Amino acid sequence: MLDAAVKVFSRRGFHAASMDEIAEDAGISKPMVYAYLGTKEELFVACLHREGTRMMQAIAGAAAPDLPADERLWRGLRAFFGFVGAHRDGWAVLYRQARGEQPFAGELAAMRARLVEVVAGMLDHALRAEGREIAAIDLEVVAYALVGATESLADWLADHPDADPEKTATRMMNVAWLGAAQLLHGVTWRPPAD
Amino acid sequence: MLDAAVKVFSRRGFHAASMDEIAEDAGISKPMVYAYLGTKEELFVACLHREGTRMMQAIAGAAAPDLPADERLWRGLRAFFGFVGAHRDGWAVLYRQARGEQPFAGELAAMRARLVEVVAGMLDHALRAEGREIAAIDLEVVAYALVGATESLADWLADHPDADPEKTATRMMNVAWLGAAQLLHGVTWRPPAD
DNA sequence: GCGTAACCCTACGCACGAGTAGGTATGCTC
DNA sequence: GAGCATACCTACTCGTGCGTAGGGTTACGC
Repeated sequence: MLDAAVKVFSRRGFHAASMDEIAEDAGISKPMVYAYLGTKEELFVACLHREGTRMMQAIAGAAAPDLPADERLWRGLRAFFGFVGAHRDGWAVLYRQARGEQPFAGELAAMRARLVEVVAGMLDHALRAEGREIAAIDLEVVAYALVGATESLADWLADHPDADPEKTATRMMNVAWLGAAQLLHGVTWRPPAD
Repeated sequence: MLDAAVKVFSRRGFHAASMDEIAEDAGISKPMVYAYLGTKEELFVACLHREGTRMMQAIAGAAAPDLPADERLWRGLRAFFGFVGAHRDGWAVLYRQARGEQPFAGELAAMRARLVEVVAGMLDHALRAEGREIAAIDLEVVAYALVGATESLADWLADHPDADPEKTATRMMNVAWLGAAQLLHGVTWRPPAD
């Protein structure tokens, strides 16, 4: 039943999706939807949570914490793009939807924050292994940028049904890791003095 | 008047924003809003266009095409983050809003596509200058990732009112340019053979 | 066969908000 | 000052869609 909801929400968007359509798509009648899953908002949150936990599990399952940073990043990315490739509906639209709608944006922000934290932790770990350290805020921002780039490619992937998730992950590594690795080795860029 | 609309749309989201509230906020009555700017959709598109062109102009004005790639990127980023910092309302929410709502997503996608094209063109130019070449699709994807990372940091900036746009731009350069520069010099990352 | 209980439906109430009709004030022309 | 136009408002209509009330159907116990 959640599947039907995800499908309709993804096609129409939260507001444009009518409970009638969801019910019809699920093959039951509207009062049943209310009986099982409560109001429209609750239904949407349920979808969000399910897709979110699925995704986080896919990533967490792939990126074991005892691997070296590049390996973790690679596996995490591969799992992530694999997930998005397999759940284009779920991702593409729940995600795009949830960003805009006030009540859900917070929910989503929390999820993303966990992801950012994981990435930041990974970078920090790698840094310490090199005997180096940078400000926590910088770390957070870098992690944010990486997560953002990844999400952006996920969008691209969702819009290009023929694209290969694996290949997309590789491309992402090419941008992310080469950049991050430089930082880890202490190479930084400074603004010109103009 | 558009200012009021942007403010309300940004605070409430497209659907939750009522024309009454916009009118009240603008200090006029609803029929006036309809007289001047047409329906709600048209109003939103007008907001989107204005903010969009303003942003593109800010960027285009800063990143002259005859500069070297890193300089262009830096100036473009600085202009972009400066713009977002100064128009937090406009950016943060019009952008977040427009992604989700079906009728506007296309509009926004087109804008972003122009940006991606510019970035890709820049990378391509830099590559050719080095006597190198990579597949157009790869270029596009890399550009996409860079744009995505930048947007993500813009979101971060919009949510952190105390953060400094200039500094954010510098951080972005640290991730983006160091990564992109590697690619330009022919360094690539390859997946392990597992 | 009749009570009853679980299950699901059709059909409605109701609120909310986009868009409009028709009226009022202010200023301008002759 | 009468006629007219411009600028604006209040107060309405009407569609839409969430959430629910109340009724029908099947299965089982007695």
